This record gives sequence, structure tokens and C-alpha cells, in this order.
Amino acid sequence: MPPRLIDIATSLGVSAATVSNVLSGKGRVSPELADQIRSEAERRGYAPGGPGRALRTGRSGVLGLVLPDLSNPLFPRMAQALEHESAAVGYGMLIADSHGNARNQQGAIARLLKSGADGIILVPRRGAQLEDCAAPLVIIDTPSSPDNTVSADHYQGGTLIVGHLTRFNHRSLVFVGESNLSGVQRDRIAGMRDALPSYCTARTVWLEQEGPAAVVAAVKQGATAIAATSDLVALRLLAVLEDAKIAVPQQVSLSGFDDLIFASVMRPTLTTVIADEFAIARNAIKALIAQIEGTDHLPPSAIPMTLIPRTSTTGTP
Amino acid sequence: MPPRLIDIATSLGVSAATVSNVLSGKGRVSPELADQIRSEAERRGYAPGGPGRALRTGRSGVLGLVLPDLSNPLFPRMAQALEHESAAVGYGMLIADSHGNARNQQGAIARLLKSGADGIILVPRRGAQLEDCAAPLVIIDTPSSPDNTVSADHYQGGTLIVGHLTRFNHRSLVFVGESNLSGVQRDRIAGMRDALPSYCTARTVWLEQEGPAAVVAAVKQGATAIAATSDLVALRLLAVLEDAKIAVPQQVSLSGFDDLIFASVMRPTLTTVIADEFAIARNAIKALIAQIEGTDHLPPSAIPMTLIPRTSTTGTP
DNA sequence: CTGAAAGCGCTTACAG
DNA sequence: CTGAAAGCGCTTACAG
Repeated sequence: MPPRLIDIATSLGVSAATVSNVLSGKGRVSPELADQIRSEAERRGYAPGGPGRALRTGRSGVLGLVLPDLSNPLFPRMAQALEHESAAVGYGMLIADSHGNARNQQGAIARLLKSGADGIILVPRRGAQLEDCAAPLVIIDTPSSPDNTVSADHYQGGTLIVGHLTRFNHRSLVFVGESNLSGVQRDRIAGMRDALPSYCTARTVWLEQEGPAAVVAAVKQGATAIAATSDLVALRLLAVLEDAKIAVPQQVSLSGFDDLIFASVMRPTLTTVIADEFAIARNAIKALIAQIEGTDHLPPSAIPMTLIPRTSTTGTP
Repeated sequence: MPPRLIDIATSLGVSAATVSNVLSGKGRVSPELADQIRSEAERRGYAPGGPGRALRTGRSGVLGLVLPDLSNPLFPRMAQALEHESAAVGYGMLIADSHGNARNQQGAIARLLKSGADGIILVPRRGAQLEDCAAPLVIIDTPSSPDNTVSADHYQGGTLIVGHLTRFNHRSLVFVGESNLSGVQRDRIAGMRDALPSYCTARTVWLEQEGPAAVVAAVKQGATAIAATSDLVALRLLAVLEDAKIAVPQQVSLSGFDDLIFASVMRPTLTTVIADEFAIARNAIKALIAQIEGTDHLPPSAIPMTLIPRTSTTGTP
């Protein structure tokens, strides 16, 4: 049995209220008594908390995280960063996987709340609309999406990659996304498109609609660089290009997004764009706790992304 | 405000005790009253729980998961499976990342317990020893490790891959692991070694000690197949082999473990061995809940692994 | 400066 | 079959 507040109190011959006051730093208690209580609490490894405090204060000290798909390699890093940041401010982290569909997303929120979460961090599935949430909520998505959103600046990330490719003298590009239902992917490609100098041309392929063959076709028609909205898409394209006997980066340059684990290990190594997940996590946790505790908080700004140049974009036309 | 037990009770003019009894199916209550109570509870979306119940029963309905490193692509799948199975039996799931070191591992357990976990599922860092745990505990590791362990049969997985390679007429093999501090990796390689027919030879390389050059050297000395203890190791070896102008699978076959996301997408596609993570998760959750609830439970058996043959092992000597 | 008392929402003997 | 009462561990006015 872990020690209870009352154990500390009786063993020192004081009241529970006094122990509670000292440990929470609230009421005024004589320095000597306070010291005694603190050292006794430390000696026995006591810290207030648990369901007693939760019941009394209405707060559990636990946050809930809804992820669209833990098996997608992008999200574990986000989960890791969020867990780290929430632990750093003394909160626990409950997780729920919505398996990428909107109904499960509502169900996941409900489960987390039932398990006692004081607030929710939601990484939405591609534009899945959220009905409502009976608790403080922060969304991690993309700056173009509605309120309460913390995110990387995916649009700016898109400009980065196009700047890099045009600097290598590419004039005919292909932008490749998986699904145009994804706000993140749309913003990345919007950034690419808007950063394109007027003397360049680009075509956008959504894999969900046209399939990878459209990318191969574009290359055969003269495109010399492919910018994908994720490393996983880039990896798939690399395989398709290899099958079509198109060499990367000699015949076509290729880039991704997110610096997934394989990007630095595969051959060629993959040029990619990354955001500081810990900065995003920190902003998200801060914004959520501000809501929970009712304190003020500056509206979160988008975290800038960074280009990581690698060998997959070292070719020139 | 969510409805409380007492809200249901007063709106029906009955006592809290009766509502509680009906909803938990315990005391005997007249069928009519029970029905009324149940439908009123459903109408208002009430379900017992929260800190009130936790305080009274001493259980929170939440499990804690300690992972060595969420950014390692092997673990998110395990986390996803565990979250799924725990949700299926009505438990929430708290996570904590131990960042791969033993001190954090103890800290992670402490944090989870403080956040209210009724029990802990621990995926240990490479043989990091666990001091002690003041709560029910289940470990997910490898069958050769101590009590309370649920796992895939990594040894048998090793035998699978060697059977596959020798069937393709390979007679000189290389087994490659990252670290021989890992029980999982040791067991996988033990299985490989024990499955090796007497007319074959094999050499084991631990990357941590010898580096990838030793693998290239072994191939130059005549080895025709490489069995790695993980897909990530296999991917790294593929890059090194490519740099050394050794073609996979034409000149050497290569296999991994775990079917990580890139294994089926890269070229060549990677032969690998996989376990049913959901079966492992189910066993682990069952074993943990049996401990928590004090019910009996059969000792968990090791989950068999399955070979997934792909193009990286289609070469023959 | 310190403590007695009430109460957060629930469940569990127990009495009727 | 139903309910009054106590109590899980804590915090918070409030009284002294």
C-alpha cells in the first residue's frame, strides 16, 4: 500500500489539512512544521494525487491523445513528443487509435473522457469532421484548418522543397500527393505551387485518383523532379521508377516529407522536409493545459519546417 | 456537466444505491424499476465511472504501457494492438516512453502508477533489468526471459527463415544482429543457428561490435544469404551491399524480421518474419487483467511467427 | 498558524 | 425489494 495523506499527518501528529496545505503550498504554515512535513512526505515517498484528489478537484492530471493510425510511421513520433512534453508538465497521457475513421474518432474521444482525460489532443484523420467534444480540445493539423489548431507550417515546407529543386535547375516538376482530402497534403502542395517560378511548370498527381503510372508518364514527358507529400509516397514512387528503369537521381530527382526512419538509410538517401515535433508538441500541450486550467495563452503559431537535402535530389537536368 | 448517479436517482425518485445496484447488476431490484433506471441512464448517457468509482473501488480502469522507444517502428504496432485489445475489454491505456534506458524505465512506471494505472505492461529495453514494480505487471519480451512474459516465439521465427533460405540451396549464411544484449535478437539468431543443417555453415555478426563491413567481407568470402534480426538492419545492409556493388537477390539473398512498413514497398521487396501482434496483445492484456482482478489465467504461451517470402530471397547460389 | 468539518461521486455492507 | 449510512483520499472554506 502506498502511503496516504493521513498516514503522514498522524505520524507527525498534525491534521490532514495542514499536510495538504504544506504540500500544495497554499495555506500559511510555520516554516518548521512545513519542513517536517515535507521531509516526512519525501521520506515515505508520498505525493498527493490519485482518485481522492481527482474527485475533489475535478481534475485527473491526465490528457487524452487521439491518433488516426499508430501504424502510420508519422504519428508515433508525434505521440512520443506529446508524451514527453506532457510528462514534463506533470500530466499523464492516455492514447486511443481512431483507425482512421470518423466514427471511431468520436468513440475514441468518448473512451478517453470516460477514462478520465481532462482534455483531448486530436490528430484528425484526413479532414474527418469533429462533431463536438465535451472537454478542452486542441487539434494538430495544418494552419489552414479551423480554430484550436497547432501545427507545422506545411505550406512553407512545400515552398522549401520547390526552392531546393529549382536551385538544381529543374524546370519541369511533378507534385505527388496521396489524397487531396488531406489538408496537410493540400497545403504542402499549395506551398510547392505558389513557390514555383513563372519560368517553371508543374503538374500535380493525386495517387488516389490517378495512380503512380501518371507519375511515370509525366517523367517520360520531360519532368525532371518529383516532389512527394510524404516519404512513404516517395518510397513507393522510387520502386515504380526503378521498375520503369528510370534512375534516381540521375534521370529524375525525388523528394519526400517527414524524414521517416528509412529516408536516411535507403539508397539513394531521400531528401525530405521535417518539422520540430517537440516544438509542436510543446505548443499543443501548453494550449490544452491553458484551456483546462483556464489560464491565458497566446494563440499558437505554425512551426516552420526545415529541408534536409540528401542524394535523391542531387541530379540536374 | 455530465450526469451523475444521483441525477438519475433523484429524477426517478429512487436511491443512489438502487441505481448503482441496477447498473452494476448486483443487488436484486424489481425488473420494472431496473428497466426504468437502465433506460433513464441510457437516455441521459450516464455510465458509472470516474474518480468516484475509482476512489471507492481502488481501481481506475486504466492500464499503463511502458515502451522503450516509440520512434522505433516496431513498437507503435505493438502499442496499437495493445490499445485496441485493452479498449475491447473496457480499459483505457496510458503510455510512457522510457527512451531506451533503465532509469527512465523505472521513472516511466512510477509516472504511470501516479497517473492511476491499475497495472503495467512493460516492453523492456534490451535486457534492462526491472528493479521492482508495486503493481501487477506483464512483460512483453521473448520466451527465454523470466516470468510474467508474453511474447512471440522469436526462436521459432529464426528457424523459419533458415528453413526458407536452405530450401533455396543456400549453404553458407550470415546471421546479422544489432546487439547481443537484446534477448529477442539472441533468440532469433539461436533459432537460426539451431535450424542450420549440418551441411551448411553460418557466421554471426553483431553490428554493434563489428560493423557492416564484416557482412560485406563474409559475402566476398562466399556467403550467399544474409538473415538479419530486423528489417531495419536488413535495410541498412542493403545500402551497404549496394555501395559494394553486390546485387540483392542476384548475388546474395537478404531477409529481415517484423515486416516494417517499408519492407513491402522497397526494391527488392524484403522477405521477413512476422508475429500476430494482436494475439500477443490479447494475451498480455488478459494476463494483466487476470492479475488485477485476481482471477485465474493460464500461463501465456509464445505466439508462433510466420514467414513472408518476398523478392529479396529469390536468388539461388 | 492550525484543525474540524464538509463534500467531491461512487459502492458496499447492512437494516428494514 | 429498497434505502440510509459510511467511507474511499483528498482539498477547501471556515472557525478558532
